[in-house]
Amino acid sequence: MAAVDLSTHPGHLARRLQQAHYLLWNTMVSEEITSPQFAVLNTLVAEPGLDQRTVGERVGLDRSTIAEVISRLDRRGLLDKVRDPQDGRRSLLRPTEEGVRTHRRLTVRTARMNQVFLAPLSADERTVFFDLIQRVADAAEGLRHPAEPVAGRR
Amino acid sequence: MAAVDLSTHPGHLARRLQQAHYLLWNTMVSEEITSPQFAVLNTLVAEPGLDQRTVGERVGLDRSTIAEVISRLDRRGLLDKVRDPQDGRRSLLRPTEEGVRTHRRLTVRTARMNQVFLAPLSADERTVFFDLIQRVADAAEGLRHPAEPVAGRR
DNA sequence: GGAAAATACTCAGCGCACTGATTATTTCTG
DNA sequence: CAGAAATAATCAGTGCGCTGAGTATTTTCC
Repeated sequence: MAAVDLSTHPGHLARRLQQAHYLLWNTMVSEEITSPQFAVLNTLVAEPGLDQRTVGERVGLDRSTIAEVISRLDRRGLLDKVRDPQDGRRSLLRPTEEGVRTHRRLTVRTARMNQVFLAPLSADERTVFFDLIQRVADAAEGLRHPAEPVAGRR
Repeated sequence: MAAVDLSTHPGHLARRLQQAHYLLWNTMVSEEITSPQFAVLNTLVAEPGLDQRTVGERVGLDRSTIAEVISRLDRRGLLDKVRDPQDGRRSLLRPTEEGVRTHRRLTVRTARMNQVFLAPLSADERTVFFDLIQRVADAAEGLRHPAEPVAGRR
């Protein structure tokens, strides 16, 4: 008694959605490279030479998590990590040859997987699906980063 | 070059959504009890005496994860765990007094948090949001559990 | 130019999530 | 009834994700 219906709880649905995706990724894309690892690789293919913090910002991972993901990609030889000679605090990252190849290979599989994952939705529904999730996620992330310190704000 | 747009990747969006929710939960609901822990507690309030495996099935957690979540709730004294005298393999679970009180308290806060989380969406959009996510998640989970062994199937 | 503040990264610690292997118990079947 | 199969839980191992504390380096400002 007094229990709630979890199917109206967005957090619970988000978790289930993410788990379902995780499993599908594992069977259809790769057992080695994870989805967050692919996201990092993807960012570095687009913008080689980014520093670690910026990559984390791009893919939505905090400083600690991005460090671990990168160290795994580094260990597998998929990216190069060098100290910025201009600024000794930064690590500059770029994909290796193999990193680029891996990214290309997984891009194809990922597209296939997305088709299967989104199969239950019509084309119109997919658009709405992306839009709604993105708006909710953006708004919640906005609550976290209280708004960039704009001139004349305190 | 050749990089994809992650904002059209449902897995990436799902992860971001879940992370955003995690942060909001932490600030608005509880720093002690997590969302999965609340889900377990919620299930046990509704159906006290369930075994561990069934609870996991209800909330969508695999055998290993549910074991850890339950051991934490047990350690905090929020549930009782006893061996089923009828079937020595099973652990039967029920919330303690404090578990019920905690659940009641968090139910209120969770409702408030959901309001904030879903604030960017209109009432109609929320309905669609739930429906779309649920359909995608259900379908993907269905791929995993290849369909219950119905009579006359192989 | 040197102390203080800011920035990038690392480290320890906790919790969720999965797989594969192992153990204990029950059920099924010859 | 005994051996085999199924079931519930546990354990070891890997990876994502966060916070708080600590280190190194650069920038800011008196």
